[in-house]
Amino acid sequence: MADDWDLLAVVRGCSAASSSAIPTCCNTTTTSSSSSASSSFQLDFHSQSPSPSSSFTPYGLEQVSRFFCSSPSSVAAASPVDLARRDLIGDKLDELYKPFFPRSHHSLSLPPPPPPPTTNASASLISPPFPADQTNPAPPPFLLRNQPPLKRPLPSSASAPSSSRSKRRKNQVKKVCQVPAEALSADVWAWRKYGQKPIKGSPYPRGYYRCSTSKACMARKQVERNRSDPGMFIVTYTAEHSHPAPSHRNSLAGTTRHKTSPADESEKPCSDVKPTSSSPTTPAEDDDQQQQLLLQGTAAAESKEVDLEMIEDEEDNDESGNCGGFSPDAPDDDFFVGLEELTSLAAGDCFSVPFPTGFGFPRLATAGSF
DNA sequence: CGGTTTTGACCGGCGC
DNA sequence: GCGCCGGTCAAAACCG
Repeated sequence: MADDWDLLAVVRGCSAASSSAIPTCCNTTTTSSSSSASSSFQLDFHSQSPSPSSSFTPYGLEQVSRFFCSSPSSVAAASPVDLARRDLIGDKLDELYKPFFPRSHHSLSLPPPPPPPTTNASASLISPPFPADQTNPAPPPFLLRNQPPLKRPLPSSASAPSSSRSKRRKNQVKKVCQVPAEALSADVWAWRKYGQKPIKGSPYPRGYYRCSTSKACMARKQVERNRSDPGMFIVTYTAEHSHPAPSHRNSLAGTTRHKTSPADESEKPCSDVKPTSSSPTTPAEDDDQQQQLLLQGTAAAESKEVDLEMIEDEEDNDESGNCGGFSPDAPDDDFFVGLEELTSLAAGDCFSVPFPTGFGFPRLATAGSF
């Protein structure tokens, strides 16, 4: 089944469906199992078995490019300029904004996914990609686990941590988006990769990232290359940031690794590739670049492309209320200022040109210090 | 020095 | 109950 991942088909389907108007965006998936994300949207795409709550948003490269080139400034939220722009650009763009910058709209009209048969209806709540507010639902499970300097809780002795983890896995809502590599580079959030795994059925590994701005932030995302369209990446967002978008990075240390690395593999088929073949200098520079993009800016996708949806559990119900409104003070100034600059950059073809591998495209939000 | 990436191992959920 | 698989942890290495 995994082999049937026909994202291409999916993409096509979505594209067709959204030829006139960009799909509202990502897909909201209730994670009932670790692998549900992939399988669910797959199903959805094929329209064969109505998946509980999946929708997929294949952002065309052009669309994204256009978006980034013109929308950032308007993101600043319903400013006059914004409105003017919209007039010029039209509904189409407007549609684009929604998913990326719900804030400027508020009236997110994501098609409410059908209530997941499995569980909480809260799963379909929509939350903005930006920091919702300080109300952090629950203590990050992983933090709990990390607290003890102990290496790993031994099987039988650690029951508390495990429970939190399981809770986290269950009934989580994920948002799945498909974005071009370029889009991945534009990200206001700082992500730290905490894992990578080969995914069955996909030649490309999946990278696991978590927000590095705040340890308490549960925002996570998974980035995986589209098997059918290597130029596109499937980004899955889970949970939401519990803090404002960083105006600048805390540190660049370790952010750019030229040293080859298995990381490269995340872009190149790995599972089927000999593990060791991770030759330092990957023939596929392109992949390398994209890898960099991923590592450095995946969040862009998140904050812009995705109207991230987070829903963890019941608690979210509350939060989602807030999220929907997206706290006004959240990211803000710095963030939007950065976007403004980004706009300029974008106008200059910033997005149409792949960044060199070594080019540590800092969080775009950082544009200020860019 | 502080933060990130890499990577193997562990853990839990799910299907059979 | 067992095995598979995805998600996460954490030590080591690395980078600016």
